[in-house]
Amino acid sequence: MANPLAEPLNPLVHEPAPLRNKIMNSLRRAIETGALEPGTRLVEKDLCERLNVSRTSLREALRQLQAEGILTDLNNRGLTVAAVTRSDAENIYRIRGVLEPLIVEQFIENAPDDEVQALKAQSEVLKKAYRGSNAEEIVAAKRDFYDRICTGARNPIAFDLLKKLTLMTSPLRRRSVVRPERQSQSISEIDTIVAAIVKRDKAAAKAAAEKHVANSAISAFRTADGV
Amino acid sequence: MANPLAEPLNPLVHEPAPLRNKIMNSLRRAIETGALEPGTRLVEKDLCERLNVSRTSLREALRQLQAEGILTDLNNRGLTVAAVTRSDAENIYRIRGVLEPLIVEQFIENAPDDEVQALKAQSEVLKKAYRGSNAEEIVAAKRDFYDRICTGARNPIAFDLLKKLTLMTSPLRRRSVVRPERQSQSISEIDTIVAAIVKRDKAAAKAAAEKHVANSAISAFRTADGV
DNA sequence: GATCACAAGTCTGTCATACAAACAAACTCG
DNA sequence: CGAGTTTGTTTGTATGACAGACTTGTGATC
Repeated sequence: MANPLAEPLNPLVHEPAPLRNKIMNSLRRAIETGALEPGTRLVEKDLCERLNVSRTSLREALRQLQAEGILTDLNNRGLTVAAVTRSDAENIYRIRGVLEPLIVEQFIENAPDDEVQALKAQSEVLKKAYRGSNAEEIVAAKRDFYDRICTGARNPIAFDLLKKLTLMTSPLRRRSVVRPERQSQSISEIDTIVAAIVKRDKAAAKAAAEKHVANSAISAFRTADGV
Repeated sequence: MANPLAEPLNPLVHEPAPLRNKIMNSLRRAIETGALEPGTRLVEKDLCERLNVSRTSLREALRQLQAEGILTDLNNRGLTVAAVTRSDAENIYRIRGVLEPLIVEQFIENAPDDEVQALKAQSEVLKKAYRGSNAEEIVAAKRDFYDRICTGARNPIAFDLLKKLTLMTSPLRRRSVVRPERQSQSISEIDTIVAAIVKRDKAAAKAAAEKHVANSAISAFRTADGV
């Protein structure tokens, strides 16, 4: 490196990204994408070999994921990918149903106009993704949209919680996004939220956000129930 | 618990309580009580000696506490007890302001009558504690009260989140509980919540819970601001 | 005397290894 | 066929080692 022209004026934090973080990201991703299905037992030696890391580092990463709730502890028999029960999922959607309106409210309180405009622009991107393209792009655009709202809300703690909660239900959600009738519904819901945000109408935005979560839940459960 | 005799026949799970869990509890307690103040650097070798454990186990416990957010990571310089900023604390209270009403709502939905009665009884204990006794007992009674509501709500995930959030602000709260004017206020707020729960009046209970959180926040910040 | 450079010490990040205890599966013997 | 025993696997814990990052103290230079 040491070439100042490569990265013009970045912070250059020299982030070494400890190995355990890479491990965590790798496992998280695997769970998110379904490569590791709920219930899968995580055997340390296997993972060490597959990831080519030492048991020490692996175990530290596992402890961290365990604390995040996406891995559960069989009594003395190691860890498995958390299998979210129906009741758990319902509870998670209940929580999101109050957290996301809060985030939206705080976005309206704290985000300057240019962020509002950027959000609106991103919502257009998301809409296009919903219409035209594959699941990958939808997920990416949706994540970006969420990120904007959450960072604009200036509540990193709630952001963090939401990320963990949505990750927990990723097995459910992975299936429900692709349902076409949900897509058009989702588009209009997001439009409603954004419109309310642009007007800085807290009550309307919160109501729309809550409804959006509720409908996501319905759709996810309908998919899960095999309808 | 309707039948006190049901207790003696517990599963007796023979919980070995891995060392790292004991370490976590010990550290959590130390943070909760203020023995470890925010900003304190946690040096692994020191802690190993003080707790008489190996670095391996200690580090796993630290990773878990880090994931819970009560320890923060200085870039390459180890961990410190998280110093909750003013803004963080405000955000935490905002989150609690939506989570606790949710819990109360779910308690009303899911708790059978005997749990409602038990909750009411515990609220009396709490009131007595507020009036008569030392801070220790108040905290214990309050924790018990909270536990009953949260378990009655059948939402262990929200329970977990709340525990972590309140732990994060424990430095603030440790001071504000003892303020006498807050005590009488708190008593009447809890009375209101319990009364609404007994009537199974969701709207009233949620409003009371939200107000309770808001007032706790005000009191905590007033204390923190040195008024 | 101030500053810069370098050296020593400290602490974390990572690894390899080892062994006890818990558990599961296979196996043996009645 | 069934009960107890053996064996292998996996986690829990400890120890020792070493590289790299950061801190601090020291000395050389101007």
